[in-house]
Amino acid sequence: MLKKENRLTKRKEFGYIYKKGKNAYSKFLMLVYVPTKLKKIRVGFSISKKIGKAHTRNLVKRRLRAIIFELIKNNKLKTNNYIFIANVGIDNLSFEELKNQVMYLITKENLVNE
RNA sequence: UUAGAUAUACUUAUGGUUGCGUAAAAGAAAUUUUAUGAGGAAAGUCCGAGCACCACAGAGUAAGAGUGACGGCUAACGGCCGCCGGGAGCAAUCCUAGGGAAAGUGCAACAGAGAUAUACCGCAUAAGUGAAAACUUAUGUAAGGGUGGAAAGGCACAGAUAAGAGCGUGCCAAAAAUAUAGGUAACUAUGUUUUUAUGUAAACCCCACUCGGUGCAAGUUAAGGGGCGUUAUAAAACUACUCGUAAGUCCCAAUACAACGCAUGAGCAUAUUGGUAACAAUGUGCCUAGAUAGAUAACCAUAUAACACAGAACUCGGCUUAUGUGUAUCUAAUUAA
RNA sequence: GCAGAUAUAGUUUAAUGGUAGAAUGUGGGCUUCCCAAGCCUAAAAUACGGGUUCGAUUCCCGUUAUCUGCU
Repeated sequence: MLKKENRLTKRKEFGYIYKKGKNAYSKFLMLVYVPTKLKKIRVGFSISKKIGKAHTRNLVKRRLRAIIFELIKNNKLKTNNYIFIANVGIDNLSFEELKNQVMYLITKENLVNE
C-alpha cells in the first residue's frame, strides 16, 4: 500500500493538477498528471458517488492503490503527480482488468521507466 | 414429504509473501520492534436522550407540531413486555394512530323516488270527471319494488286498522346507565331498565398528555509577541519629554485544509438472585478504532455455508430497510406404518 | 456528516377525496408531383409497497430515485 508521503492530500494540490495537467483517457479511467520538483511520486484518486455506495468506492480505491504500489516498488513509474479518476462501470472490473486499464494508460503516455 | 409460522445463533478461523492507520518504546536520524484496528445492520436519518451554542430572571398562556385502550419497563421515547378490545387466517400465528360523531361545521361523486330525511311505483280513503275501464287532486301509509358502501336495528307471529307501521308479543343484535361475580386496570360474564342515534376526526374541530431553537459543518482556541534604533508625521502644545501611527531591521512562535471537541460509557463479558416478561439488583473480570483525499488491502493455501448485504466519522437507546447459512419449536395438508 | 425539497403520457405541465385534462412529440390517414405547414384520428402516465376511507394523484406511514443548502 501507499504511504502517506506518496499520496496527494491537499485540495490546493488537486486543483493545481487539474488546471495544469495533461489528460489521458481509457474506457473506465481518466489520468491527469503533472511533473514535480519533489523527488517523490504522489498519487491521488477521485471516485465519485456515481460509481456506487461507500463500500464499493473503498474497494475500487484500495485496488488502485495496490496496483500503483507495485509499480512504485519496482521503480517503473516516472516521478510525477498523478490523479486517477474513475468512470461509471469500474465497479464490475476484476483486479486483473483494472491492472490492464492502468498499464494501458501509462504506456500510452510514455510514463514507464525503462 | 410439501406448504407455512415463530424464536434464536453465527456472519469467519489458521498460515505464508508484500503492505496501511493509530498508540507506546528504542534511536542523533533514517528507521526498527511491540500492541491494536469496522457492522448486524456501521445504512436510512424515522423517533428518543446525552453534549455544545443561541434565546430566556422564573413560570404560564396562545399559536404550531406530535401522541392517544389498560398495567408495567426504561435516562427517555412515537420504543419494549404483558394484557384487553377489533380485524385476517383451516391452524400455528399475525396486524391494529384503538379517545370523542349524543358540542358545532364541512363532505358523501355516480346510481336511486329519496342521503338524513324522503312519497316515484305501490296500498287505502275522500272529492271531482266519466256510461265504464280509468284518470286527476287531497290526505294517510315505510309492509312490497329497484339503487347504493350506507335507506334508521333484524327475523317471525297474530291482532288492531280504511290501508299500514316496534303500535304489540317472542327470539336475536347494538349502545348507555345500573347491580352482582372475576380482574390492580382496560375489560369480561350474567341480570334489570332505557334507547335504536348513517358514515367520515389518517376533514376542520373538541378533550387529555408531551414539546424553546439549532445540530459536532454544534462549538472552543487567533489573526501575533519581543528587541533595536533611524526617519517622517495627524492631533495637542509656547517649547521639549512622553504616548500613538506608518515605514525599516533582527529574533521567537505560528499560519485555520490546524488543534481541541474525540473515545471510561445510561460501556462490554460472565455468574447468581428477583420478576410470566420487558427489565432490575449484586459480585467478578476487561478497557476494546478514532481517520480528515479519509486506515483492514493485494496474491495464495487449508477448513468451512461463510461466495450475501455492506465500510465507523461526536456518542448512546430504539424503529425501519438490505442480506448469507444453520438450529429449535409449532401448525396445516398428503402419504406410509 | 447534518438539514431540506420533489416525483403525473417520450418531454413540459393541470386536476377541491368522486370518469386523470392539456400542450408538444410519436404512429396512421387526408391534402401535395414531393416535402414542410395545415386538417382528422389513435395509442400513451399518477415512482414503488402498505394503511385510513364506500372510494386515494390527493390524507397517513415506509422504501427508492433525483435535486438543493450548510466547512
